[in-house]
Amino acid sequence: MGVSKTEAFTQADVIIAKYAKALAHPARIAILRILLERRSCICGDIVEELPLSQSTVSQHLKELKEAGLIKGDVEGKKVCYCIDEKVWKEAQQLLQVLFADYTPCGTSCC
Amino acid sequence: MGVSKTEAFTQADVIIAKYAKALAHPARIAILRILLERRSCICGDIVEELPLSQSTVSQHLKELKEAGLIKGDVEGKKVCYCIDEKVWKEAQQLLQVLFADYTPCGTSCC
DNA sequence: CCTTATGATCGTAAATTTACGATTATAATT
DNA sequence: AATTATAATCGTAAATTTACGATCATAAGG
Repeated sequence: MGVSKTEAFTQADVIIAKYAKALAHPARIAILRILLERRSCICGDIVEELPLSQSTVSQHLKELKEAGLIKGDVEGKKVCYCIDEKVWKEAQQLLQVLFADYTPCGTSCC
Repeated sequence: MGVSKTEAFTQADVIIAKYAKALAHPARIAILRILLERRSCICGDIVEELPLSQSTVSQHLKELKEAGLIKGDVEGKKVCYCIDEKVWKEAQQLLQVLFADYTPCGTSCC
């Protein structure tokens, strides 16, 4: 996105934005849902479930992996992905806290 | 981001991705935090709080507004922004449900 | 009416994203 | 060893994002 001023923001904001970015595409949400459902950790069956090419799915998987939300294990010639519990819960917590920070204002504002 | 195949995914996934995308930049997280803190609905004070130009902040505000998370009221020559309670809570709910869907798998997977 | 302040919009440059086909690397199979 | 299947990576086109200065529109104040 051209010249993101990452260094100008708090670490917390950068991290939460990173997780949000990983979730910022319907294909990646769909991938995560598949991973959530088939807890048995599938791999390239994901490609068959989605209307995207193998390379595109691979790219989305890479982004999820780079954000830390998922991890992949090589099992023979297949690769098995699953959600990384620790990171998943951290993201959940950070977002939860952010959203919970809201308290409705009185009649004075919008 | 070049040719997003929005139509190929479920409505739910598109919506959740939309909210995530709104949160996918540290500057927008920072803006939301300001709005969460000063519940009194500030406007261009945001510009002074952030290390970004007025036009850039205005652009981020526009994106948050387009996602529905915030709304802006014109008050004289100033514009007053605040969080849209209804949308905020919807986003919170959708993300919460997604994250809560996780159940740790046994020893069989990664 | 003219000036000033506020904030949106325009135009632009640079980086990034999304998507795909083609290629490559690796492991399993024959 | 040759073939096959799986998935990563490369290369590329098109769209989008981020950031900024400059400009525009509007409302308040003089």
